[in-house]
Amino acid sequence: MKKPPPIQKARVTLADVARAAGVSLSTVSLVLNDKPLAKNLAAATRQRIRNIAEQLNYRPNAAARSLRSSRSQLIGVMVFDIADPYCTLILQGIQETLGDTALLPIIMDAHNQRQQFSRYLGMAVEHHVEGLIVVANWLFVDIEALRRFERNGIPTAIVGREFSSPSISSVLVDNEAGGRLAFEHLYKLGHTQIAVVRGPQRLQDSERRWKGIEAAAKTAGVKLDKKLVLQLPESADPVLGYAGGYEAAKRLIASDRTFTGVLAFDDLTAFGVIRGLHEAGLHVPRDVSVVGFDDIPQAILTMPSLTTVSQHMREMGKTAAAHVLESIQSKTTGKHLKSFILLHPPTLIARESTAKVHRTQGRQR
Amino acid sequence: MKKPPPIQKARVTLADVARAAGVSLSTVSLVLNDKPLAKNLAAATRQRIRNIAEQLNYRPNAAARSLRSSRSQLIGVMVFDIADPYCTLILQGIQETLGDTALLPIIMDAHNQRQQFSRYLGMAVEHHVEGLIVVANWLFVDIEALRRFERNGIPTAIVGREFSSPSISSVLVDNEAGGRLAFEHLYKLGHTQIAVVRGPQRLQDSERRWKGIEAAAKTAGVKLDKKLVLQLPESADPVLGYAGGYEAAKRLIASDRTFTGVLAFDDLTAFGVIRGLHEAGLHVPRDVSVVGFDDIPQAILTMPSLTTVSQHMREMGKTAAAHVLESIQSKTTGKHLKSFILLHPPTLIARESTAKVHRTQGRQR
DNA sequence: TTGTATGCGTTATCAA
DNA sequence: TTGATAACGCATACAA
Repeated sequence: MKKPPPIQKARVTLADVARAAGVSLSTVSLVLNDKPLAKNLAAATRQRIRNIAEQLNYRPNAAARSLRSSRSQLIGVMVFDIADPYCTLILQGIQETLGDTALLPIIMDAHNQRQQFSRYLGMAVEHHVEGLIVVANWLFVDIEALRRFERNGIPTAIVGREFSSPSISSVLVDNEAGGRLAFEHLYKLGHTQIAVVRGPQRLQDSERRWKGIEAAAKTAGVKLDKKLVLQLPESADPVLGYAGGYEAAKRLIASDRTFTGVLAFDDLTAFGVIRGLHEAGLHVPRDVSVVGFDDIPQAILTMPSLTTVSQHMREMGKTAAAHVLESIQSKTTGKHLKSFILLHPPTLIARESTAKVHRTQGRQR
Repeated sequence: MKKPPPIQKARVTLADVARAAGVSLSTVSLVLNDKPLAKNLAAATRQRIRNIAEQLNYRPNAAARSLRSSRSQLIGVMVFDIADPYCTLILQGIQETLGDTALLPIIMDAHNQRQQFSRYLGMAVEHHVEGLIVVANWLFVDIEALRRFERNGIPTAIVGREFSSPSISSVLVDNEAGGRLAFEHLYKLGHTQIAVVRGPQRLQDSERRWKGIEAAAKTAGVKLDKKLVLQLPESADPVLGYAGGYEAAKRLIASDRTFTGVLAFDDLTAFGVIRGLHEAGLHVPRDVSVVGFDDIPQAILTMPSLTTVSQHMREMGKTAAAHVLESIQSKTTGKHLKSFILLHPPTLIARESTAKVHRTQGRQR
């Protein structure tokens, strides 16, 4: 008794192409991979093989290729929250660089949970990703798990956080410069009574930005009123910055101090601050100027549009991806790339939420 | 002359574990995969094998597994634009469902380009994804490419677009119901002079929402003024809805018609409309009420916060993922799932951008 | 210039 | 109850 024929025609393989072309398996492999050895073949044969492969709709099996050549053509991209615009801009930068490579980026959303981070990292290992990019400003980075990667010699870059390691590179904004830019912008507009809403303590970013603000204030000879320096609550959720900013504004208003400008930790915080001020009858920027940080896409969509310090996320993504790409390629050529920490220079983007201070402002309230 | 020892210890394999445990390769495989046959082994042996695997930090090689078992543990997720909040919410829903599976979602950003779409789809085929989810409301879906998937029998679901096929399921919002909800909301607030900013013609969504609005207007006995019905320009970029809404507001104001409410195609359009009105000295919602569509996260962050029709994107993502998941599992059990088109019921979320019409409103301008 | 043979790490079948 | 062994599809060293 014979077996029935297969209902569904199985996937076409190299062997199928070879048979159809009347050549051997290895010849087809040579041609389709553009190996130097293929040069020796008659041009006509090469073309014929290509045509047949096309006609049969042949697709190499990535698993087989990966197994044999130990090149998975996969590159892991871990983000702390896929819904965060900060992340998605970096992602776009990464994809732009990886766009015309044969590398397929595997985007994994850790959702700010350590457990998910480790779980996905494990999966990335199983799939033998050739490189890893971690977008991690809010994320609790699982150092131990990353060390495993390091041991495996998988090129890795981190965006948004400094991570000192001989083999892992970091790309992040120069937070201190950003803090300075933000302060100087307000100062140039005549503001001296400036409130600051700092970020959560555990974020490296927070301390650095504050350092920049302090330094710039000192240079300008402005004394920052401690009562006007608040801090967002600790939280693993970036979106809570909005609520935090709102609360901060309420507290600032409740204090007996006068202020004409606010430096917010990030854009979301700034939006919260603006709403809080607005509800108290204070108009932005007429009564109070507000500066954000990041330049997320909606900074341009709100009313007023937001003056902010741009991190150029897309560029940072491109840089990180390019580095990982190079490292992967350098594995073939043999030379070793050194890891680095790159501080990306920020830019101040002046929009509608800041304005010149006027004489009556800040006197009474 | 002996070869030097390998600098880097190679990846630990099943064979390594077997050797260390003093059992055969297949025994280890049985145990680690929890196969029924493993039940026959002494519990102690099983535990010992597990411990050793753990100790050696053994990770199965996904490529080898995929090659042998033709199960890649990969599921492709194609989105039209990773930076679009509409997408990211759906993604979160998908991940929520896939979260505790062994399936690794491969997120691919087509960036609204047909070419990228096809390219990524090809890569997905090469990597033998077990299922595919396409998030596609703006995207030009490459029908032909999807047909290939269909032929390969890979379970597929589309979110945000209707796609009739015997084997591909669709999950999308009930646009017509949404249009009705939006109109009825304004009508209940006393508005009868209502402007409509329709979406690009080529989007299915646009026509359906308009149908819903028309139907609801008819039921209410309201005649919609054709001069107050505008349309966004054709475009492949959702973010341009903002500019489009802004222009639309200008044109509405330039017309000689009076209106007290605007139904915008989506939230971004609504934001643009609000800005346009604002610049013309019209206050939202005091002078004009504006309704959006989608309920993207920033709808709650703006001033005024946006009244909108919620699509419940997260839920739709969960539904689509669950369906693909079931289809994949049903391949093992043998039974075949029927494809379906699911219209998700929308909800109206009333916020600050709409208010009751008052007597003096809409009379003069 | 083209073909043959081997092995990558698994899973699964069969034999013991 | 456990152990050999044969594929899976591809790349490549080597043979012809």
